[in-house]
Amino acid sequence: MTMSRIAKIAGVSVATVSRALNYPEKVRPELRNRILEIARQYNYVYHAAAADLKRQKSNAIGVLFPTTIGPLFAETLMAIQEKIQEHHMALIVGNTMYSKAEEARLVKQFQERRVAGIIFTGYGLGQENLIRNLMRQNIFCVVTYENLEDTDINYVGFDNFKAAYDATNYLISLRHKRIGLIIGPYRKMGRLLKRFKGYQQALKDHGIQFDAALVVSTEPGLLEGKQAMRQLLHLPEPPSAVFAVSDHLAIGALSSIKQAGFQVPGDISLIGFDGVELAAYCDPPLTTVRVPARDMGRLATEVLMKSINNGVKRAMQYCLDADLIIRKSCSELK
Amino acid sequence: MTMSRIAKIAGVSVATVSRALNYPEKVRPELRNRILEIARQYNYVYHAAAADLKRQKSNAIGVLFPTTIGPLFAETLMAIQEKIQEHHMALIVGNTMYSKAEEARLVKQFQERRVAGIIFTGYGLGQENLIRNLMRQNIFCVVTYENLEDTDINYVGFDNFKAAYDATNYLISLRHKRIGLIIGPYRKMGRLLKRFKGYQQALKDHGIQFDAALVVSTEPGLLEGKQAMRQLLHLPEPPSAVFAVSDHLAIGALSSIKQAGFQVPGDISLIGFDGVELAAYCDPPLTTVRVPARDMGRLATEVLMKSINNGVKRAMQYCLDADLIIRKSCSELK
DNA sequence: TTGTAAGCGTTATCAG
DNA sequence: CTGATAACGCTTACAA
Repeated sequence: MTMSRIAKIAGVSVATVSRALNYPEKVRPELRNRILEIARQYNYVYHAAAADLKRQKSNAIGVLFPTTIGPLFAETLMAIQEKIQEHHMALIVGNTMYSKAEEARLVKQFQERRVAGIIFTGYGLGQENLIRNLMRQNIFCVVTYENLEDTDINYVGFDNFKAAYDATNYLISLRHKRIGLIIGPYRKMGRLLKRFKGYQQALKDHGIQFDAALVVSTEPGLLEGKQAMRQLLHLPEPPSAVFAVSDHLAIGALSSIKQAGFQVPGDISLIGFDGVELAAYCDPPLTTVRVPARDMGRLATEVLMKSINNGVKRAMQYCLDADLIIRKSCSELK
Repeated sequence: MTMSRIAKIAGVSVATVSRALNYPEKVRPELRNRILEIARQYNYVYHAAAADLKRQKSNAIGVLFPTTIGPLFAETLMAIQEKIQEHHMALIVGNTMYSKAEEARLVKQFQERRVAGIIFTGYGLGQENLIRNLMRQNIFCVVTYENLEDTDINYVGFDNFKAAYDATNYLISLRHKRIGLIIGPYRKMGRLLKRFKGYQQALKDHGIQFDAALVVSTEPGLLEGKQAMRQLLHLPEPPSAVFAVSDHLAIGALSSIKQAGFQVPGDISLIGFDGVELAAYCDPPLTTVRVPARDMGRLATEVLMKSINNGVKRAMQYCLDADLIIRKSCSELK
């Protein structure tokens, strides 16, 4: 069933049918209802591709994630979804699996579908140019989880440096001096690099010598956290506190510590990062840094919608707060 | 940039450009390369909507989830993604938030985009007719996480009844008789209902009287698991073992048990459901039922692709295994 | 191997 | 308030 068939049945023109469907107020109520009724009867389904073609844009927006496994990104995705559905738009997602090639493929797919905008989540290093290119093609972009230096790109992030600084600082305030760091592949990811630097800076500001042996960089994941912790435990002089830069890593580390027969926080203090709900249910409940995953998703979507509706304006940039949530996995060094 | 502009520049017809892009072998190599080169130079981007319109179908497929929060669905989604990307198709996702209205909206959106197929994940009760309708409109469907009675609908599920039966049975084999059940809203969800029945049947088969006081139905979630367990703990005669029908529920329950000063499995045996990686990192590591989340995603996508490519055939139905993973959270009743 | 030409179902402009 | 009509960018018989 198409508009023109409906038009024929109703004895009106396609234009009128289109209007009845899209701008109800532009059609005489009686006629409008008759058209709508016929559409319903014949199970008419709007053909989005045809409209997109004519209008030269779609109402779909694309979202790029490294992966949606892991509660953080998943929460952000849900928030995006909700907002997008409010705006009656469609969502195309892609998981890049942290691969540049995959990302390129997905961006191309988005372009082919003429998405109105793209949200980059958990964005890699050095893709500003990709984004500028997209913007030049009238595809609006927002990046989340990062706060960029660039002043021309929309972002909704949080201060990764400060968040890591605060966490490390907290450990230091508890008199810890040998503080281990378990972190993802920070050389490849801007936000991880910033966290790494936050850790270093906190050490420096308190006159603690940075010790490369205390940092282990690994893939994210429970098992990896466990292995990393084991490595730390086997050091000649193991740390008295560990900052695991994701709750998953921390949970893995926790199991490793327990398995080795140590207590948390009695023997080793442990702090996570992300603030997933689960952290509160660990034994002991995990002190962590709460990343505003949901808020970022919401805000990023709003920013995107505004860009789309207002056309090119100057970039909107938001840096949200990431708060330290103190629970029971850290204690003062005796 | 469009095909016809490229055609003009290359001094050929649109048809040739289209062929050069879509069926490279149908164009003389030299000419093809010239066209491709021009396309690249001018940054040509294929217009998927136009093609969809002409072809009367799109290469997008839709996936419906209740929510992607929670590692299980997220894993299935990732598996689907991977497969879909292999087939160079696009993925449109929707979270129904367990709402019929949202689901209807999303299905409509999928139809408007003329998706080639839809994967229903974590499907609610009584939607067979919705699916049959879709099938009548040439939209192929697969449902996952369920094994349907209907013989005309594709599904890739696992035996929810048997999985729950086995878990309960295991507890019984450990001499438990008062076995609590913490379960989601099973009255609304087919697969939960089946698990509930599996639990009941196992009891019955061993001559254990079903006691409604021992089952608490709740929303899924950590907090809910905790509260449900508290409720069970306050029973005049609390259970000696608890079957929590999701690992999240189980982890919540675990924290509740510990908080009340009891030991797992010493005082209370606990078994989860889902088999998320995390369960292995609990203290104690959680015995659970492993749901083949990833395999279901993969297979469901393959089934869908086959349906799409082969046109209407008879339904493909797969029932995968859900295995009991025995770890340390259950012990024999003393 | 390549070209011609007719649409696909909408939207939007312009006229009535 | 309504109608006629020309695109939008692509695919695909069919013809050359």
